Amino acid sequence: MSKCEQCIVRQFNSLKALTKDELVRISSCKTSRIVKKGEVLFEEGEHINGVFCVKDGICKVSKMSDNGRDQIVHLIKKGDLLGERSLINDEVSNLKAIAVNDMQVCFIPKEEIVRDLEKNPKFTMDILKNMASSLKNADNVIVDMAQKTVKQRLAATLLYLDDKFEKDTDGAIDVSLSREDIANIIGTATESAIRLLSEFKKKGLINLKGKQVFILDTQKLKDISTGF
Amino acid sequence: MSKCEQCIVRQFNSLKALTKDELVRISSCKTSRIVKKGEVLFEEGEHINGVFCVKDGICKVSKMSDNGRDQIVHLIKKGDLLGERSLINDEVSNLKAIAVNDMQVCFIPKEEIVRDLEKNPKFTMDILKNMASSLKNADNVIVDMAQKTVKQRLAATLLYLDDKFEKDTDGAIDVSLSREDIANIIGTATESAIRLLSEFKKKGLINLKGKQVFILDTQKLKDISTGF
DNA sequence: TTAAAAATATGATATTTATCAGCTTTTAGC
DNA sequence: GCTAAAAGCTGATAAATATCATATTTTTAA
Repeated sequence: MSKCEQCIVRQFNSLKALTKDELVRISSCKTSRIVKKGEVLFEEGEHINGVFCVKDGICKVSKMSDNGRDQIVHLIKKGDLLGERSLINDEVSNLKAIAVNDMQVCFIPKEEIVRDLEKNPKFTMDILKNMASSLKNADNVIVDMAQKTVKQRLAATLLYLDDKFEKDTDGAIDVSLSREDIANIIGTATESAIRLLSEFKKKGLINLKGKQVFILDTQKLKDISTGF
Repeated sequence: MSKCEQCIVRQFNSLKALTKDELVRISSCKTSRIVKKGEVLFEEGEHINGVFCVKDGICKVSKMSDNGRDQIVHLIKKGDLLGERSLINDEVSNLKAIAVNDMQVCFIPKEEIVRDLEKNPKFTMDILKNMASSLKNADNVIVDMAQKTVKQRLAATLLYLDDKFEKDTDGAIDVSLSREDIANIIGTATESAIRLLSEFKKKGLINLKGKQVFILDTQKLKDISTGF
């Protein structure tokens, strides 16, 4: 099994704040796992009992709303940690995580993370900073959800995806979301998302080939998303 | 000036994790302030440079959306801290805070809080736990904003207010929000909020006397908010 | 390879919500 | 107490969005 202290991925998350010794210890008790596209990492209400470090792949993190529709609240990619919040609160997960494509993840048991939280203030502080940043971001999403139209939210989401993910060899955003996934990010009916995507395509703002999405006019999308 | 180590209010927030000595030190450098109804505690983009501890009163924390409407993302009351996030991120505030009624707040300069964060792991951990809890809550709000109708959100908001705030001597929720404020919490037009409030009143779910809101049928409101 | 299932697409319609206009009531300042 | 301004209210209408229906395309699995 690969060693955490040699893993590049940890540079992208709070594990970078751990010392060599701590990494060696974590490395020895972590487990690695392949998660196939569509497989569930964890369910709402499940005790996660640890933290996932994503070595490769993408997953969607969602919550079922009262009306029975899934709302995607995060997209997690290579280098991201997953599950810190439930761990810190000592609660079952509020959210469900499903792989969007094949993933490679490492799982670090709770006790190991807790030990580092207690012993390494730098690590704790880094987690805290990340959480503060996530919280700021969440506030912004709340404002967008509350105040923007579906069209504005779609434009904003396309820009977000364009910014967050790499391009594939064709130049499309390298995350293969279904139309339903996209609708579940912006919080609308699948048909509405499809309709607006077609409209954007017709206007030359994007191009669509199956699940591939190509951003053609960033500025115009920005204008739409800000209501200009 | 009153002393932090004798202040009951700190029991309700992370300051409870500080030692007596730390409290005495904080007490000696904090400033107290009366903030009148309608006054601004801080603006979007302002360097807060510290943390507010609310001794009394309520304030609304909002963000201006691109389309020019204010979205209220938090209501802060007696015992709450305000401004930790900007402090931890070392960023200007993302949000604006305005007093809903007359407030009494203490202001603790940034350096003092940072010193405690560095020296007192219990304090840091308590802040971290609070932040994790806020983040979970924010995710839930995102789902509600994205998936619930305005009517569902109004019902949920009324229940939230009923839960969070005390009752006044008449039995109304003890926070005096304008119709516009309520609309800015649920993210809708003021007229829509007014219309739905009237509808709820007509149906006997609530009663309204000026800004006073009386919850009459909690169960029915719960049913509405969950789409039952 | 092919049939069945799932995803995508589009039109028609219903529902929800925003906007605009005008009116009444309440509040704040003199 | 009076007056202007703000807040609250209601109706009419327009715009946004959801829902339902159905057709087409793509994917999956036997």
